[in-house]
Amino acid sequence: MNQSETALGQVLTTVDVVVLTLVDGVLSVVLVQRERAPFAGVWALPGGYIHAQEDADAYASAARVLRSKAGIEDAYLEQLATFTGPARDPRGWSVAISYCALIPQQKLPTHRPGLKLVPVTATGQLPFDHAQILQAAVARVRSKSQYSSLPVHFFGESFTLPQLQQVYESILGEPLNKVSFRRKMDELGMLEPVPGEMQAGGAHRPAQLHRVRPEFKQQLALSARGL
Amino acid sequence: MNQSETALGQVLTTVDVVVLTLVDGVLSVVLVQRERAPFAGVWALPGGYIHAQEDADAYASAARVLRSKAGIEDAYLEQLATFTGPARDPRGWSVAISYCALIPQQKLPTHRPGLKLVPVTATGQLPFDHAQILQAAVARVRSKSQYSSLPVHFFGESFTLPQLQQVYESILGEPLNKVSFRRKMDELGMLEPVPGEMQAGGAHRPAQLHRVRPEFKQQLALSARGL
DNA sequence: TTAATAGTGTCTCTCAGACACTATTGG
DNA sequence: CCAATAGTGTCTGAGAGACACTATTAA
Repeated sequence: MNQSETALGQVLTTVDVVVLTLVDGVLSVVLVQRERAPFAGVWALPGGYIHAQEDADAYASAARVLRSKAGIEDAYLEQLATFTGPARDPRGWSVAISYCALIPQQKLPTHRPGLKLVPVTATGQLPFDHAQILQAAVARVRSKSQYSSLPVHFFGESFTLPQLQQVYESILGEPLNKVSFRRKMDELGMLEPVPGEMQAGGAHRPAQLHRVRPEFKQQLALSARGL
Repeated sequence: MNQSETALGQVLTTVDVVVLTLVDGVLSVVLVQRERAPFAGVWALPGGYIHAQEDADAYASAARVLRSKAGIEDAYLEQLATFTGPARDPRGWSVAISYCALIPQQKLPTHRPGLKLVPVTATGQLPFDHAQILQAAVARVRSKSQYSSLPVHFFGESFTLPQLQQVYESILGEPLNKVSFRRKMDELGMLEPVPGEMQAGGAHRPAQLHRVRPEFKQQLALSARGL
């Protein structure tokens, strides 16, 4: 091993985060306005350099980027994929470790300048290869929604089963059978009713509030192939 | 943007490849003996620095590492996950983009010094976080084998359905129903019979050889969540 | 009482697995 | 013919979806 050999491994190393949430049942992504070159002023996925001095790993980098560039705390975060090459960033050969974040809309900062929420199908042009990263994130969420309770992360502490079903239908883009849906959720065994109830709309029977069982809260992050 | 900001993104950037194959029905991994520090002489996953000057992307880096460190060409390669942090490599904060390769045993170089094939359950101690990377690769192959034809990459050009079923059973660790298995393979529509046949064992009816339909050969790499 | 949605019991149809049968080879 | 494995037709039980019914609220 020598200096020049060591230098071979030195490329730009960044994280990019696809923050997804539901706005009136529409899957939407958080974009931030870039403060610096390249693409200063352009709307893009929140991203930034890895800070080797302060980050425990790339997951921590992603969490820090979310906090500092978008004011988002406590999102569910999962590694997505890593995008690389000489062309994706004009500064040179780069590595972008991408993360996917799911968060309820209420947890997003309201009216933060330089932050906006747009439907994933209406982002317009995105810089770098962010369109590709976004596409991968949406595909991943759709895919995992078919066999896991991933979408519960779009909610806060509690939610009703009809609400949850609407979210699944919105993500998968097809209506679901009520009986089958509830049977599946029951089999997964991840949810439990909370004593309180829900009224909201009003002129009908209120729905039972549910929450994720504590023992499953972290397991969700580890399950399947998200790392 | 300034120089010190740029330097923040500069960490060690490597690729590690988990090469899996089947040896008499046992899922096994390729280890190579490290030539340099750290861990010189120790058996480890083939890995190396990204060479920004020559690699088109990290996938190309992985293919080059496979060729130069293990003499392996033409393996099926799929990005696995990226492992990061200050502790995994004694040289400092590092990023390891890991890839999973599936290859038939016949395509491996025979008797190459500094290369060995061991069952994934009997690797002994591995340097860096290679044990964790291996574990992720095995979990991924098991998981994808449940709903895709991924295991066809353990074969060369053609194979029989009984052979393929044995491989699935070996990977999943459970016997499969013959009728259901063949029905599933038929539904996936990825295989086609080749005019030739197979006799081998001999004293029984020969099995029809099959191959992957050309139009699915590359699609396999793109399907699902492998990037 | 009515309208509206929550939640459940049950029937049916589909599909995966079990079983048994036929097919084809070597000896 | 026999042994051994390849390959297929069919039955059955479990599970998903369709439907209809009950439950509970506001107006």
